[in-house]
Amino acid sequence: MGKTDAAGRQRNGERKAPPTIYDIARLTGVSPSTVSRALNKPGRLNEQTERRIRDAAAELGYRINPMARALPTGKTGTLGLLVSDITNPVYFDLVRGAERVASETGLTLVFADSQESPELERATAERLQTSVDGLLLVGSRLEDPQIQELSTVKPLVVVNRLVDGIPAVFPDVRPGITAALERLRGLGHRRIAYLAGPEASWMNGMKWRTAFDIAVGWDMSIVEIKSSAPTREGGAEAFQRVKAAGVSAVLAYNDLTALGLLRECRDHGVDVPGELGIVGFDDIFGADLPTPALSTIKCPWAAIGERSLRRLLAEIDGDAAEAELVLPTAFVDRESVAA
Amino acid sequence: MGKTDAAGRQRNGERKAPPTIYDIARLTGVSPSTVSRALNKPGRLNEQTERRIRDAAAELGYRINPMARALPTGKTGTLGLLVSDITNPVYFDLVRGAERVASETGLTLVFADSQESPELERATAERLQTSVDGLLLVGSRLEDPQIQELSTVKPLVVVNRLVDGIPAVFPDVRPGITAALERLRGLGHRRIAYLAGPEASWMNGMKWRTAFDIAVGWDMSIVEIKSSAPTREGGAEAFQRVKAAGVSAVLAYNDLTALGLLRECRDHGVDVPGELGIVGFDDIFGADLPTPALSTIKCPWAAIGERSLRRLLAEIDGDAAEAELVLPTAFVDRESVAA
DNA sequence: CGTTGGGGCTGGATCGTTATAATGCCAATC
DNA sequence: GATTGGCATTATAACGATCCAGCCCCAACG
Repeated sequence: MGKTDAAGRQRNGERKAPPTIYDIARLTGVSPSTVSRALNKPGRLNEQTERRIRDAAAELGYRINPMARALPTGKTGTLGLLVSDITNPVYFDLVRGAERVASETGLTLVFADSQESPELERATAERLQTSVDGLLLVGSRLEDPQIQELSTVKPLVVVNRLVDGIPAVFPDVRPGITAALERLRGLGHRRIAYLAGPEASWMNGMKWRTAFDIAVGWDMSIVEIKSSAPTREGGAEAFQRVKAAGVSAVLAYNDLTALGLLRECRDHGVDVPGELGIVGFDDIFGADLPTPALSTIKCPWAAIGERSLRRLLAEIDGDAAEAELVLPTAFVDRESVAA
Repeated sequence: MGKTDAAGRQRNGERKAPPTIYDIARLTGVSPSTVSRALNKPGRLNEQTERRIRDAAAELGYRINPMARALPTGKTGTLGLLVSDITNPVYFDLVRGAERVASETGLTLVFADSQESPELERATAERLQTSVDGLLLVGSRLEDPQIQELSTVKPLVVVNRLVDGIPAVFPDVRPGITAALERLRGLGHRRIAYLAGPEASWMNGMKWRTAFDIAVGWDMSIVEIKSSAPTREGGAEAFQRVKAAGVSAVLAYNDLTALGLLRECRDHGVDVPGELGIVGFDDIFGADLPTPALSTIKCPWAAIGERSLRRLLAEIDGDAAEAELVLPTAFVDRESVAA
């Protein structure tokens, strides 16, 4: 016999079938129903019998079959998390926060990525809904009615967005933007730009309106500059337009675009923060890496991930809960704005 | 009627039950079995009937219930991906690659995180196995026998690791390390250090042995320096030990530690690359951000993600395939090593 | 005109679990 | 000693799909 065979590996098809409640029933001499009761209605059974059943279950290494359970109950024990782009570092902390709550409550999380495409997002959401107890839609690019339609089939919570009648969790951008603009103003900036994100993004609109609102209130002028994508490439590509705008500082839709712009400035000999101040959004991994380190508006992503998952849980259980949950942002002053 | 109610949102409990094959059967006047056949054995049915059934299914907006299908078939249509730490940017591309293949083949991917804990990893793997057709174990911290044991219950492939009898996918670190050391040697470095990763990591051992092997062959001295964690903090924390080692260059276990060390050097006025050359591993998002930008050994993570998923698929289908798949690495020369 | 064959469809049985109604049993009550 | 109550347990019917062994009908054949 070869070494590989001796390793104890099972060849295809020889995998052992996992034990079922019938096996436990046979072993302990009770009926399958009793086993089911013993295992998930503790205390509603004779203590000894329950003990015996639990021991047998442990001995056989019994694991409940979630599929089989899902059929009669309709509960799958899994939640779906749909983001627009999995490779966006913003989602790290959000995912981690959601993951923590999920594993804490014994739920499984399924992730999916819509690649910034509304069609794909819809298709994926519908596909996921059949095998999930509820859905977390992060930064959805769908239209409001589509989201409302989705929510008629399974509970759903939107993150970074507000849709009529749907529970929502998102950051309150005002405190962060206020602090950032205050700082910029104190430094003497009077003409600034907002480097925009995707048109379909609700948060993009929110950030723009808030910044506009505050800037105007403080006698600063602010212009909107479009970008092709909310990525480093998108930021780099907007460089010429930023230069042409004749502003002394830029507030970017997110850190990715800010980082792209920052790099482009460096490559073209534009001094940051001397000639141009840059502030990003999110405080993603790596924002502190460049020289100058990126000043940015920090969103509590981990908390948002946790809270939105809990909110979804409440929605699934039909518990009363707030319609909207908004968590504050804060300005993190590093080196990309300065005197 | 209030605006919110008019929005069409269903209140709890009023969610519409999704249509089943029975509904389709009733609508078309055939039996449920026929519907089942029509929908997933195309061509084995009268063409008109099939057409009629498909139309009805479309009209009702029928989606197959994966749970119900999983019971008789034993196939869940989902795959599990278990990583040691979801927040590690290395996994971005890997996840993305795997995700692409999964959605391409209509499979769902479930992610989980073992937080660098072997116990948690085992528990999570066992939990996942009950609801998944196969498992991808990335950078597992388990012992070989444990992994072999897991593979007796469901198909499994390991990534970044080699276990007797288990299909594996991992990068071939030799070309990358060779190129990096060649560069270092050309620059005059003779005493270098390897800044180690977790002891339980197979890749860590692999990298160290390979670097040692090559260095010794080229008359360079190389020492191993431990680190507390494969993170930026771990790298920063090793700074003093690196200084004390009296080496002129460091090869780090991964970019995270390299980045941590690099930042610490900057903060302590140690000139990189002048006084100390640094090369990382992985080429993660952000490696090019600092000044000096990090030179690193690039691993084809996206390809590894794709290939390992395909390999798992082959394993599930019982198709013949290579036991090991190794993909080459390459040195990416940026600014953290130079004359 | 009866038999055969095959295509097209249907009738259960099944997967592993839960929910609900039913049963058996024993002690307490009249 | 028959009735009642209550508890522990069990039998049975779902849940939504798949699978396999038929069944029916019609055409072709002897």
